[in-house]
Amino acid sequence: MAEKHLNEKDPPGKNNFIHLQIEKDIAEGRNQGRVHTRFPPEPNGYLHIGHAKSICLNFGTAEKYGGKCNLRFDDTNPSKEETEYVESIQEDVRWLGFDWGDRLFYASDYFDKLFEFAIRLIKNGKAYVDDQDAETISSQKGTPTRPGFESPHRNRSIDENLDLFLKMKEGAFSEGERVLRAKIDMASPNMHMRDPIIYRIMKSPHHRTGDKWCIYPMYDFAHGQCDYWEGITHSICTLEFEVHRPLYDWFIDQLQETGYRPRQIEFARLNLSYTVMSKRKLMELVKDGHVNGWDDPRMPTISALRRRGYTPQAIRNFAEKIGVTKVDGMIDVLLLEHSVREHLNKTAQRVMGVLNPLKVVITNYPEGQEEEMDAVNNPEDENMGMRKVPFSRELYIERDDFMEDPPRKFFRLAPGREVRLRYAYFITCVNVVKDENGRVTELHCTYDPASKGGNSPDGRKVKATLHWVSVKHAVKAEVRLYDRLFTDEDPLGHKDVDFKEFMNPDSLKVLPECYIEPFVKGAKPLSHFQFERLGYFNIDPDSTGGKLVFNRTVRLRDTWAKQQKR
RNA sequence: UGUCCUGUGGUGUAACUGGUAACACGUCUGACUCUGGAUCAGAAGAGUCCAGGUUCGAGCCCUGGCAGGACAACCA
Repeated sequence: MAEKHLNEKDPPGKNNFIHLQIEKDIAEGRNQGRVHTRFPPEPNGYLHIGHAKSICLNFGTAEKYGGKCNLRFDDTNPSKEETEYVESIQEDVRWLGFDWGDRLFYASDYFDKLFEFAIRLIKNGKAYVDDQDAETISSQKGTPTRPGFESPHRNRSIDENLDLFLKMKEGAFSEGERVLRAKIDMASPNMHMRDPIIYRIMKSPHHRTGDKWCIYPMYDFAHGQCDYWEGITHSICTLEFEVHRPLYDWFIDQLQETGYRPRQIEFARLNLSYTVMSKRKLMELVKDGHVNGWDDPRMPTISALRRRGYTPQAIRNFAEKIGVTKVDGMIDVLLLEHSVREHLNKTAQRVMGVLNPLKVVITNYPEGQEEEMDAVNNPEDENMGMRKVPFSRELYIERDDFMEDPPRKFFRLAPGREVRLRYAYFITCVNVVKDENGRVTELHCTYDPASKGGNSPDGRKVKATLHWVSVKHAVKAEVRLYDRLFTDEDPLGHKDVDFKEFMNPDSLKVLPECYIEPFVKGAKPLSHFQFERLGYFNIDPDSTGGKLVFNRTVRLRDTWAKQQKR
């Protein structure tokens, strides 16, 4: 029964279609059964959650089959690429928990080889220099439904081509004056096979090769060749490169000398509801100041998710859950949020914090008295132990936890009602103090000394347990609440409306005066906490010695809020 | 008037050489609880884009449609 599966560790259905293909390749002894993948970002922006899917797929696949995965920067366009991005990308991949060992490469490492290969193509009559400008070339290319026609320079002699190409390299021409094209088929039904441009003149300095080159290979002329030279067996990329595959294979045909041959496999990129996932659009949000940088916690970039309080584990679990297919769908952000909650629930230190403080005075609690209450650090993990929480006569509770005139299903504090203060005492609201506008400013309550720790010896039950912070001991903090950046599920899905029209004006709410229990003092930036009953929060790097800043990663599930909505 | 790809509950994924649709998220009940969290138990929700065909039997195979997406950057 189980031997029907190549990999018995996995139940049927656990494998995605790429793994199925790989297992077939291994079974057939293709490439000596090796599995070698690569993650090939262009260093022209920050990585986002969609890249995380690809990173997990590429590195995860290599891990699964005992193979390797290279990190390779696809830096063939010096006008867009920068070292800043090279660094952030490495940081993000490492943070996600993957390791490329000593296999860090750049397409620019291969510029010499690529140039030699181009020369070889020219000598074989498979490439030629075209003198026409971009517009002319494009007009000759035809359309997807109509064939193109040949350039007048298509059949010049090999010697002339060699001479011109060398001159291109030496800088004899200006940008756009000449290009090198592969000589394939101007009538091909596949646009990419209609004599694609493989080298163009660009006089911008390259972030790694400086001004050594003034001609640069195009993506199609670099990618597959780099794969080949690195011994990549499975070149996994997104669906839009599907139509490029015949060209990928054409170049490999020119290169292949042994039985070894890389294979390109395409999968659907990640689309997340209520977010945009294009580097260009994200760049626009950053450049136009709609967000505060690439790592603004509302962004879908990996650096933003990190700052927001997501964990690598949560992101990897998410990538596992969404699977890998060729169906171009849209994943609900709720699944991403579920993934963090799931992980943080198991790992986050619990703490009490009050976001919208309402002062409570325990009128029968001795003035000046203080106690330390025992609190559990994480009910999901006993090993995390206990802590002490200071209690005193004056406390803050959440303003939302009190209603003067509560509806039927509201179990929290109300005049005359008794509730529990978590890990502390039962209290009963006896008096509501208001200002001249009728706004509640303070609550007077009494406590039951016998209920210390949170239970009454007479077995009396209360419906609600509230979180609280002692006024005297509280740490004041700024808390930043985030909501989705867009109000529309598919901001890019409207033809005549710019996606920025759907930006959520309430995506960031800053609460300058929140009170957290003293336990958080001295915690390091990015530390994760659960503020009980509220959600998961982490310390923002904006925090200074004197001022703590928290980000809300995600709320807790809240069935009360859900009921209210109905 | 092209080429290529894709169509399974609301969403995502699964169903091995055809064997009678499974899992997760979400939704809704209920139990439990010192977090209206977590946990546990349960429910609703698709008959697999459509139409034919092959077969004892089709989500899987065949034929023909339909729908959606990608491709016309000297971007990747």
